[in-house]
Amino acid sequence: MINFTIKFQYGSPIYEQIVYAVKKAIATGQLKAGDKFPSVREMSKDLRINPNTAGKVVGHLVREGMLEVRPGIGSVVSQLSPASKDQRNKILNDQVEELIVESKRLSISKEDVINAIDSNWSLKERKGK
Amino acid sequence: MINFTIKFQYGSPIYEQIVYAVKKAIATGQLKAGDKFPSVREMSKDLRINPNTAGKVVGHLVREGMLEVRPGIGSVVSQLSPASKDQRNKILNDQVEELIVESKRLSISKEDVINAIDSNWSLKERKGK
DNA sequence: GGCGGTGTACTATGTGATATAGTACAGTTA
DNA sequence: TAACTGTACTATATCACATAGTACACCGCC
Repeated sequence: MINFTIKFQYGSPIYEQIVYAVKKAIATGQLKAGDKFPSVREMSKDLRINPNTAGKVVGHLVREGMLEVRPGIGSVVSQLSPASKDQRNKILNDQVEELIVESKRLSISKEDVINAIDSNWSLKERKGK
Repeated sequence: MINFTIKFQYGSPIYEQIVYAVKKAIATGQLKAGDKFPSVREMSKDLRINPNTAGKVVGHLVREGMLEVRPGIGSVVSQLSPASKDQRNKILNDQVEELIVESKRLSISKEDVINAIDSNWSLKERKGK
C-alpha cells in the first residue's frame, strides 16, 4: 500500500516527482524511520508506472540515504542523518541564494520570505492549491 | 561585451545556467534597467555557444519580463516588475516548501535557514568556492 | 540606398535522459 | 517450494538539448 501522496505534473520527470514526494512525506512525518517502503512492483502497479521507473526511485532514495534495502525483503525508511558540510552548504548557500534571487526579481521583501519560512516550517497541508 | 559572469557546470542545460546568471546579475545590481544586453551573435561568440542557444536565452528572458527587444536594435534590461499573485505563490509556497523539505531532511534548524537568508540577502560575493 | 547590426524562424543532425515493455537472477520469507 | 524482494539486463520510442547553417524583416548610420 502506498502511504504518501502524489499528483503528477508536466515539466519534470516522474521519478523525480516521486522522489520529492517521499522526501516531503518524511519531512512531514507521514513516513517515519523504520516504515516499510512500497516494493518496486507494488509501486509500479499502484502508480501505473513502469517497474524500471519505480526501481529508479528506489535507487535514488537509497543513494541519498533515505532508504535502506534488505535484500530479498524490501526497503525501509532509514533514520534521518545529519547533513555533511557539503550538503549543508548546498542548501544554505546555493538553494537560499536561488530563493533570494527569485524574490528580488519579483520585488518580494525579505520579511515576506522569512515570514513564509517561519509559518510554513511545520509543513501543514495548505488549503486550496 | 558580456557584463555578467558565468561558470558552466554539469547537470543543467547551458541556456538555463545563463538565464539564472542574468537573473542574479540583475538582483545584485550588476545589470540595471536600461542596460544594453549582449546580442545573440556576440553572446554566442564570447561564451562559445551556438547562436540558437543564445537566442533561447533571450527568448526566455523576454518571456519572463526581464528583457525588452527593440526590433532591429537589440535588447535592453527592463524595469523590475512587481510579482503577480501566481508568481508570488510559486515562490512563497513551492520554492520555500522545497527549501524546508531539504532542510528538514538534513536536520538543519529553522534558525539556521532564516539566518542564512538574512545574512545573504544583499547577495555579496562569497569568498572561496 | 546600402551596409551592418539586431532578434527570430526555419531545417537538419547528433546525443543523452526519460519512460516504456519484457526477461532474468540472486536473495529471503513463509 | 512458492512467492516475494531489489537489481540488471536488452530493446524501443520520444523528447530536450546543443550544434550547424541559412534566411528574413527590422532599424541606425553613412
